[in-house]
Amino acid sequence: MSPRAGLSPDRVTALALEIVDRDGPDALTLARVAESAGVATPSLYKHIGGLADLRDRVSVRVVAELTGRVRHSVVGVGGDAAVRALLRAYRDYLVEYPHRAGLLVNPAASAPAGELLDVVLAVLDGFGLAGSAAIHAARTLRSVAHGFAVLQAGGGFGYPEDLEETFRLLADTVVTGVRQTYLAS
Amino acid sequence: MSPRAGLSPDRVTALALEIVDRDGPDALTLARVAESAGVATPSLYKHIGGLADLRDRVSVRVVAELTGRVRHSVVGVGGDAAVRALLRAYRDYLVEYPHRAGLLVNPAASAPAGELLDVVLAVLDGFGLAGSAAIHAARTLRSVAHGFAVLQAGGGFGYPEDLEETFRLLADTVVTGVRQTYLAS
DNA sequence: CACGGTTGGCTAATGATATTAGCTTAATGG
DNA sequence: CCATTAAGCTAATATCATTAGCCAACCGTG
Repeated sequence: MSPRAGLSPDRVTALALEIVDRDGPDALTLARVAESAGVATPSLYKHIGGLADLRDRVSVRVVAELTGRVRHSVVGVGGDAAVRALLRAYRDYLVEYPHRAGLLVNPAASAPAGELLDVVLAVLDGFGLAGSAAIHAARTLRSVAHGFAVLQAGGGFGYPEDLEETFRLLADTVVTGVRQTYLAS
Repeated sequence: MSPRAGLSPDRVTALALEIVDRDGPDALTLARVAESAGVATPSLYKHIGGLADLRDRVSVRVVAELTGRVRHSVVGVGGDAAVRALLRAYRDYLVEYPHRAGLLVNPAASAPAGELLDVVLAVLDGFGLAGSAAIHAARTLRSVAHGFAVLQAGGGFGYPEDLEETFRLLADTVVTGVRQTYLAS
C-alpha cells in the first residue's frame, strides 16, 4: 500500500457515497472508507478534515447531483408540466437512493441548495411568477417535494399501496393550489 | 451509586430525549445517558437493548408526542381551519424541538405514525373526504407538513426571511388545492 | 539528470464508545 | 426470614476517530 493510491478529496467523497448508498448513513465510518480505498485510516486526513467534514462533502455532492437531475427534468418543459416534472425528479432521486434522504438538509450544502432554488424559480418564472411571490411558491414546492420524497424513502407512509396515485394527486393539488393562490385573477 | 437509581425504560428514554434536544442526535451516546442518570454505562442494558433500541424508543416517543400535539390542535375546529391548525401544529413542534426532525421518520415508530394518520383522516372526514381519496389527501397533508417543518428546522431555506408568510401561503395552497382536486363538483 | 521540497502514504498512541460476561447486592414476595 | 429476581457494578474486548511524527514517492527546477 506504500505506493501512492491516487486519492483526492473527490475520490474519497465518492467512496463514502457508495458506502452510504449500500448500508446507510450510519455505516459511513472512516475505517470503512479507508478499507475500500486500500489505505490506512489516518491517511484519509491528507484529503479530508475528518468524519464531519466528509459528511458535509457528501451532502454537498448529493444536493448538487439532485439539483442536476431536477434541472435536467425541466428543460424544454413549461407550465404545469414543469412543476410536475420537478416534483417527480425529486421523488425519483430519493427512490433511487433512499439512504441519501438525511443528507439533503445540511447548512454546509447551502451553495448547491441555492442553485436548486434557482431552478425552481426558473420554472415558476415560466409559470408567470416572479419576485417575492415566486420565493414563497418555490419554498412551497420544495417543501412538498422534500416531504413526500423523504417519507416515501423512509417508509413513513404505512403500506406503500397506491403511492404512485398519491403522487399524481399530490402534484394536482400543488399545481392547482399554486395557480389559485398566486395567480388568482 | 450502588443503591438503586430508580431507572426504567421510560426514564432512560426521557434522559436520552433531553440530550437530543440539547445537543442534537449525534450527541446521543449511552455514555452521556449513563452520566446523566448517575449510573455506569453497562447498567443501561438492564433497561434498554442498546443504542439502536434507545434511538427507536426515542423516535416512538417523539412521534407519539407530535401526534398528541396535532390532535390537540384540531379539537373543536373543522374544515379549512382544521387543516391549517394541523399544519401549524406540525411545524411549531419542530420549531420548538428542531433536533427531533430526523427522528420522525423511523419504521420502528409505525404505531404512533398510524395514529397520526388517523388524526389527519378525522380532519379530512370533517372536510367531506373519506375512503381512498382521504388516504391520498392525508398523505399529501403529511408530506407538506413534514417537508416544510423539516426544512425550516434544518435551515434548509436560505434566509429565513418571511417564513411566516411562506407558511400562510403554503396553507392556502394546500387547502385550495385539496378542495379543487378532491372536491371538484 | 540530479536533487530538494512537497505531498501522500505509513505506524504508533490516545481516548471515546458500545457491548458482553460475570459478580454482588438491594428489593420483593411467600 | 429467606430465596428469588432485578438492578447495579467492574473488567474486558473491539471498533472508531483523531493526532503526532516518520519516510518514501513525486515533481519541478537547476
